[in-house]
Amino acid sequence: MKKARLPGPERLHQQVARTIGSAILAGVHAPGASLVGEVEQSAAMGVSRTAYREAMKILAAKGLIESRPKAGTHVTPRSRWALLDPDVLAWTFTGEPDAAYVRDLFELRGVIEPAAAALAAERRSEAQVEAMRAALSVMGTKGLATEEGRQADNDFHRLLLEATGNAVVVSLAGSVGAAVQWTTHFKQQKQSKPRDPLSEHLVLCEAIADGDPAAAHAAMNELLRLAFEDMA
Amino acid sequence: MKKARLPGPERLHQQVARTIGSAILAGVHAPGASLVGEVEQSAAMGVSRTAYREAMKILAAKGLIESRPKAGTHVTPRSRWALLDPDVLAWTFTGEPDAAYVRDLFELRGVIEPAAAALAAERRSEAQVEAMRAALSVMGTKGLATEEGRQADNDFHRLLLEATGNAVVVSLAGSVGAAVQWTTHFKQQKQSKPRDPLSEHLVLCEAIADGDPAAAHAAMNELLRLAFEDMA
DNA sequence: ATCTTGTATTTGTATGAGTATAATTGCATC
DNA sequence: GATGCAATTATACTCATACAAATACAAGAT
Repeated sequence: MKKARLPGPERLHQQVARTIGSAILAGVHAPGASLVGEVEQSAAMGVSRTAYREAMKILAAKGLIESRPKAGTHVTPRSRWALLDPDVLAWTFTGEPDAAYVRDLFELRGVIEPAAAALAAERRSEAQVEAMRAALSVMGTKGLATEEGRQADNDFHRLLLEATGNAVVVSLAGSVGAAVQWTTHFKQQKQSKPRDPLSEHLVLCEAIADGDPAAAHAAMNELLRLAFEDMA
Repeated sequence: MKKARLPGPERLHQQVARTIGSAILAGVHAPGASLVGEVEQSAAMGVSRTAYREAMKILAAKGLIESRPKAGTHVTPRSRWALLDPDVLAWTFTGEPDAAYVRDLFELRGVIEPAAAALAAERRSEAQVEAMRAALSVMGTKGLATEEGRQADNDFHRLLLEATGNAVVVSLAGSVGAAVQWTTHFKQQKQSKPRDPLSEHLVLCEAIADGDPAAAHAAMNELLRLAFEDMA
């Protein structure tokens, strides 16, 4: 078996970016707040200016901060933050995720994914339909309790997105899906009734196989509604 | 009046990031391609290793590349790229934008913005309705030929998004809108018939004022359809 | 064959010096 | 008194160099 190839330990500049990024997202540093003074800030964290500055570049690239000579470094208004960036999402969920934010996320998912299902119904190839059916088959036999089953679930959704033929939708829905998984991961501890979501998936898959956009749209809506019910 | 506060000249690490980022998006460096050798690469561009590394951190933050000791720096598969990041968008449109990409972008816009209009119809406050009407009033009197008129147009769309009360949608639709403006900016040179889009805007605005989500959805769809027709 | 161990290569971190930018201040002018 | 202009100065930016850490790869042992 091939080695797992997991990325090694977090680099120092990544640690710094995560620490400060999390603080910003948690509201410790509100928009407009000042992080002036590279030397002091880096010294306070016990890291070199190099590592600190590289962390700042990461945060700036994600729109969280802005730096200018003489003016210093400041937290940007929330509207500029890349809220769907994978790292930003992870940092958001290191603290208590804002309830309003989670609601917004599910709302967006409710817009994107049904539309994606409709697109997939229009454009999917036969090979893609077969691959999706195969994934559901695995999901059915193994169940969601096993790692293999969950992998098959992921595969199904990834295949569906790829079938849209829209690279932007793939990128976006991927982020949203990851975000939703973060949220469910939190709530999953309290959850004790593993209702089997296979039937909704089958309905959705067949709607896409039939090339019926409206049915696919409705089926995905239903799937999301049931998933949301399971959480609440 | 407050000073314009335009960001000064591009910093060196930003220049490097833009150069290499554009090259990646243009396909010069395909996914999997190797940018191994910080010292050689930075020397080849005539910049210090510091500036080069900070540029790499920016590109990595946007998902374009990945670095590991000994393995080197490589371009990541396209599915990981933050295609809706403002900088990535700008870099995309420095070269000839891929036709398929533009199509995907408009498709996504056609999904997001009508949904946003529907949400706005449900949640807008009276003050927001007034502000939107005021913007359309300015847009009507000044026309889209003037800077003031275009600013009012932007204000209207921004107000609409804010009225959704969904921070994620605001962030996302903002990116998509910016992207679409990039594309139109290109084609605007050939365009000689400045059809006045005011009437569609008024219909949309009143649907939102009435609190009618379905009507708002339809009105936005119509607005986008007409805008698209103007381009083609 | 499989595992361990070493080694070389590449990125990561640290430090100190010097440069460039722009907010601020003070001054002159209207 | 307000406005425009020049000097000041705080801050981030760039550079050069040295060293540390990680890890892919190969050689050797089991």
